[in-house]
Amino acid sequence: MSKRYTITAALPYTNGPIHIGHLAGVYVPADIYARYLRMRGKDVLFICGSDEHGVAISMKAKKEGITPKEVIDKYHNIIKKSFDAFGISFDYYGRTSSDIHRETAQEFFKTMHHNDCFETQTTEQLYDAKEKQFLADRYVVGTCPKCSNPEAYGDQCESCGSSLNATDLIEPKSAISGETPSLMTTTHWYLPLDRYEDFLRSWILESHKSDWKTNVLGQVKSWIDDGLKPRAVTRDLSWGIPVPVAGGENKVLYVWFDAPIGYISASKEWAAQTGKDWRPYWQDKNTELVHFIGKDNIVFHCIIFPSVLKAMGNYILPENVPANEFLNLEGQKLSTSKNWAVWLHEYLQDFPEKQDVLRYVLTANAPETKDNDFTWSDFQTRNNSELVAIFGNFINRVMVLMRKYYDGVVPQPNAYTAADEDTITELSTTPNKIAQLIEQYKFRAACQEMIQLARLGNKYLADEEPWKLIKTEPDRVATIMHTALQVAAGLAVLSEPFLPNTAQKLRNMLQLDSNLGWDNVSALPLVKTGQQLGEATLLFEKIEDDAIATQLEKLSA
RNA sequence: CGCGGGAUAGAGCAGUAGGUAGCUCGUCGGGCUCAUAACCCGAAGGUCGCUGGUUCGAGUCCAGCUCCCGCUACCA
Repeated sequence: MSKRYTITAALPYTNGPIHIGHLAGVYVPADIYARYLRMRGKDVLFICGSDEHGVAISMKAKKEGITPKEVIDKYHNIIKKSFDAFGISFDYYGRTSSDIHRETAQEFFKTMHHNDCFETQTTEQLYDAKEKQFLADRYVVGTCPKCSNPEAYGDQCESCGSSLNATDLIEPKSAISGETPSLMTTTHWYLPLDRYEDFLRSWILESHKSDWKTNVLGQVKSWIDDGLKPRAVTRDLSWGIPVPVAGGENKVLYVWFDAPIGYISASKEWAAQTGKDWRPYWQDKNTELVHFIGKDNIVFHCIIFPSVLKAMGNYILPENVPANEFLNLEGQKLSTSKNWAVWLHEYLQDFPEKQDVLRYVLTANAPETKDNDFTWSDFQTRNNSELVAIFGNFINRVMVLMRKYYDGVVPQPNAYTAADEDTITELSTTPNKIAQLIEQYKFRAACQEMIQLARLGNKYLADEEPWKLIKTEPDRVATIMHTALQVAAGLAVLSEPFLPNTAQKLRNMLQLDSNLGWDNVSALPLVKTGQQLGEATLLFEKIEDDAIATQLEKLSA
């Protein structure tokens, strides 16, 4: 039986649309991984969904004078559309406002409560009497006790960088109403992470010492060495999942408690829809669970959620959490509030049908080991000199020569030369090279290896020069073109995880058998003698300077 | 304050167990002309953030420092 994989991509928070940072850090790598595994015949469940609870959404709703429900519906739809357009191949995209999710999250809470997995603590917190709600640290503003900056936030002073407690602020004010908050006591449920310290230490720092990324291990180690403390899993809010036990009135589950459970509830919804069983994907030890996230989510996916899964007892733990660093835009960090971003829905309007170009650029320059920079100029260069000049041009050369010499009918090859055999050998070893890189989550290198195949094709044509031989040695040209076509077909198959739309176009052009998959690339021929090729179209188009200038203007506006 | 990640040719990035620094783009020179002025070959270009240390020898190990990013802010 083929191996089973559950792949999750971080749930986007539904208080705004998504941008290239999300795509580069999480969704494109996750999609490459999922598509690749499916091509290898694995049993894959690729899950995601909208994260729709939390303070920020209720704030946004209040600010815009609409209901939280209206906020999440609006962005859920925008986000879902963007994912569809970019070919992110989720098996199911759910949302945490669904009934099944509420039931699932409450069931988790009740079970853990029943098994004494929680502690309760009563603390004093700042309360906004006018808005009738407790204030998260971030929503308290006041004067910094250290540097006297009058606009310090309750959690941190951005002027001197000190981290603060909201109760430290001089003359605190509610950021929502401007009223002076008062202290009130409140009781919450806490997950005592300290109980899981030994488990986490041996599971991550020992068992996964060598297969997890250094940024992830480092972060986790730092947390564990620091000593884990109980962490509140409930909040005083109205927008969220009601705490389902006695004393939970007017309280909801903390978003970070319920959000990862969203992966499981989405799996249940998927199962209900497809008539399958969700349990093996979350409870069978032979399933590999992989979480794709950004670096800011490491603690939730490596410490808190695994502790929850462990507490529940019958769930599997992630096999890996290949967190990425961040992507900057033109040298500055992305900022939703400053509108310093490239929004996916806008990109699609400006560059229709060019989803694969963005996928490619974001993969080729993915922030796998450190923060990277996205620039429009790099976007243009990669499109023009890699996708157009290397990949697209190679395919076009093959198609044009084939039409010219053979009316698009694949010729019979004759005796192979050393050059032909070298090329074929190179082609047949490429699937394995790419596979190994993908399995190590090195998508950038894998993508480069794929482009390398197009380079190989270009070099082969340049070296063999069929256009010089067509008059004198037609037999030789038949072999050359037959061989070049195999490289093109290899590209059609191997580019699919990275450039799904392009791969499909190429397959149509070459009239490839739809059954041909990853493992066939090592067993030629992929394109058979006598086969009639389809109509040739350009795979990529040059992007001109003015299109780039328009984007830069848009940013500075 | 502390902790984690990063700092490598003009730009963007790799550097796996310490031993003459690699890749892509760009630049320069040459070849080719089937191809979206595309492709192929070759060359130039780096005191590997700074300062010390260990070593016969360090981008690679150790110490200190500087800068950027992140660390229960819901912006991956």
